[in-house]
Amino acid sequence: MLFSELGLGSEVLRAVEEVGYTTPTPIQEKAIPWVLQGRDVLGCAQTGTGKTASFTLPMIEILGRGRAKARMPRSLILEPTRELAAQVAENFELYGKYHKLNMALLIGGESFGDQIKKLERGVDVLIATPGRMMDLFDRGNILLTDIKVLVIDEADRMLDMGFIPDIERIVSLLPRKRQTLFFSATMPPEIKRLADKFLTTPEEVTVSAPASTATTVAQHLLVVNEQDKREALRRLIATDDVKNAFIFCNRKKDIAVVHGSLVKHGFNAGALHGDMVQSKRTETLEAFKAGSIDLLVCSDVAARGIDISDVSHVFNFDTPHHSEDYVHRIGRTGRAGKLGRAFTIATPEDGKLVQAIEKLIGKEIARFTIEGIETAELSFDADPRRRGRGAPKKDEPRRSGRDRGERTERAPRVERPAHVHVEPEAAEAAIEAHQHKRERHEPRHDRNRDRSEPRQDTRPEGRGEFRRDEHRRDEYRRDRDDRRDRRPRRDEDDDRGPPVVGFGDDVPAFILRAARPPKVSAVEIETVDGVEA
DNA sequence: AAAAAAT
Repeated sequence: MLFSELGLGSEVLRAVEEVGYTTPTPIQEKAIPWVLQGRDVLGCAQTGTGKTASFTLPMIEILGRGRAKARMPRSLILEPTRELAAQVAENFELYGKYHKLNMALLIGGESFGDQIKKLERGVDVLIATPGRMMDLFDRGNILLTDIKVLVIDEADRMLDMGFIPDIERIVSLLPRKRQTLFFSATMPPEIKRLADKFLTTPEEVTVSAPASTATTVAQHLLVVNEQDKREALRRLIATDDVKNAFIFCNRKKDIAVVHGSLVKHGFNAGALHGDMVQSKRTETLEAFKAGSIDLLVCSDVAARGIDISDVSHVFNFDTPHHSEDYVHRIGRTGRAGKLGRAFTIATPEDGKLVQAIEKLIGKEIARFTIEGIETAELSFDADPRRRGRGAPKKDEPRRSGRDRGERTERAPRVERPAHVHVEPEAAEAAIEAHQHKRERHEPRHDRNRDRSEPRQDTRPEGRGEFRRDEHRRDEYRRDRDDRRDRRPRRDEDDDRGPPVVGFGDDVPAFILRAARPPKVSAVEIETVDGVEA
């Protein structure tokens, strides 16, 4: 099957061809003809299946005929996150190259002025997150009476995020006579009910998960104690052949800590979460895409749908609380037929979470160990939250630390699969190669230094005053993050770290990331290359 | 338990 057989016009086909595609993905093949016929479509598909193009291509075709009037958009696409909305907008730009379609991206965190200006000029395609869309509607900047096509994307995630009331309200404002395309990765009853409500005699299009992750992503699990997590992460990044990676944390405050720690240790890392100013979010994601940042420490804002084709690794610094999130997170690697690798770092109290994940993916995640870092055992207490920093339940005596320890010991033991030992020399070579690669990121003037001499780091380890500075920096960070957490609403997160004295406002970037990754002796990894494909 | 989204 070729794109040219789907009924798309020559301009769209030319744009698709120029991007380099000739054959549609299954969902594109099934959905595009229905959309072109004006039918409603209920699509059960995840991101990574080519879902976006399955609606953008035929929409460009449909909207190509006709013109938009001021403030009366002709189509509306709703997305759960700003990044996804921006990604869909990019898709329209890419494939709508030979059409004169006006498009507006309505997302929060950006100025109203530009968005309103665009609406005034008349837009064919409106791509929005629900909050900003409703805001603009309530201000009278949008008339929804001319909407011909509605797309609800990632409906199950909209449900998770509590957007459904907004969506219902928005849909109630649209004309009854319209074409609706509804996409969801899963179809829980609540979603099914919505689909029935919004769609008229839809064509159902279902595609299986994108190569069901297991085929292209090798998965590993490391169980360590809380205090060893950061070192474990650094060792992993330095030892495995990491080109670039998403590093997922469960909490925003931990993102700051992990990001700060990586930067301090000389890694080229950026941070992304929903409380950062939008400009920073966009900038960081672009830098990661472009390769000027290797490591992206992020929250689940980036777990779903973010499509960067060439990511070598995903690290779960924290085990995700929802097992579906695990699948989405690791799905950021191993895309477009490439191989990827996912490492999850768990602590003993994550036992239940690991169990839930393994149940969902239908297999055990291969355990591995890192030499020199103590491997812990998963615990399967009834309520792991009570054991950690969580408060004890009402009407229950506070447990002492010793009590908690005993409970851990009584937990069932897990069988660990056999390990394959990686020879220290091999590990050394891998680290050497990794550090070599990093050197390409060095600023120009630094490249010509004499390599026969050991490098004089800008902030050498072990020099008292620098040590103190680093401690102060950590303290500063923790303090700053605490202050932020107490604020009712964060509006800025520039992650600049503490001021570096002596450079005024212009601290050279290399000062902030001059240190090299640590030397690692050896790492034991479970069948790294032979992991089941 | 937390993250996402409007200010």
